[in-house]
Amino acid sequence: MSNVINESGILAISTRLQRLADTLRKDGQLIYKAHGIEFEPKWFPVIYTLYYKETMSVMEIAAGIGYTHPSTISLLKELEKQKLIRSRKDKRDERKRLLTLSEKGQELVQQMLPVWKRMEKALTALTNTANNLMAAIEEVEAQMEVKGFYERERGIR
Amino acid sequence: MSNVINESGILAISTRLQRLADTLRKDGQLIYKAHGIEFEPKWFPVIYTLYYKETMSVMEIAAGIGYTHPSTISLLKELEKQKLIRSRKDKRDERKRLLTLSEKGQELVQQMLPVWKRMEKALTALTNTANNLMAAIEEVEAQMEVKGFYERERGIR
DNA sequence: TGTATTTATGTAGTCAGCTACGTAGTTTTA
DNA sequence: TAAAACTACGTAGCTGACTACATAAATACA
Repeated sequence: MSNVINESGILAISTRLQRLADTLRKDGQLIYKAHGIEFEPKWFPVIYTLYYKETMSVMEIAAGIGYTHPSTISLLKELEKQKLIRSRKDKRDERKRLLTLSEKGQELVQQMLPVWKRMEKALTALTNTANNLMAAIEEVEAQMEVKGFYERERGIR
Repeated sequence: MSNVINESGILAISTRLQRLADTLRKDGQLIYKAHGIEFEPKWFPVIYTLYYKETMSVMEIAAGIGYTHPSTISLLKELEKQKLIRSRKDKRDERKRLLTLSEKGQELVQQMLPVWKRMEKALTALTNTANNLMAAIEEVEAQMEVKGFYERERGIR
């Protein structure tokens, strides 16, 4: 498809990563729609986290999903408008707001579990090539923890 | 770092791809700055393409870098404001606008070539793990050409 | 040759993340 | 125990991509 960029190799890697992420997210959207489920791919991290942890504060969720807290707050707002989650003040620390899945949220998760299984299978089939994408991501993240892109460039000869 | 999301595995892959892309792009920004070069990572695809192809129309560039034409146009606007590229009407087809690197653009590329080499080395070191990230991306893109995420999910049992 | 279609470009508005900054509780410490 | 520092949350506005729609030139065809 695209020519010069693919040939330019690794320098355009962030462009290619983003393109891939976009394509997968959009397909995810279509899949939920095809199953008649009103759900946005971007809600997944929060919903999934609350399903496993039950009750968490805003900052805990943000840390758990690896987003900044403002991004998390805007997701939480949407989810509350959809009545998928509920929030209340923490009695012991009035700064904190505690989030839980609502009844409707719980039901939605039950409805989605089999769909997630199917998506998992499809994604696994798609990405389980000679060089496994998930493994590659994890390896690169580990490498970056050791020494990031910036530091590595600085350190060249 | 983040816990539930990394454990949720492949379902959060688009989130993780995007995060990785973001981190690399931001480090790229810092690297240019550290070299005292006024250059944005997002300009790379256009500049690199024009460096190798000399003269191209808007649509040709868009296709070449794999972006939509509106995205490409807004990049071209920025680059023209920076006086890194020049544009003129195609005499033989008045719909087309032909883009080329300006003197300043040419000079900038010359200045950046050694930096790009260093970045390439750093990125290669970062990503050349057991499962090579660039190779994985290419393999997944190839798999998607055969059958996308959506079609695969639809086709399960 | 005029009309319909296609192609190239442009504009407006959306989206999913971000940073910067501000406020209000909580904890620490002099 | 009051001031300082820290933590949790919130708002505003940016960014870099997108889709949808509009317009004008070129081409095809009746």
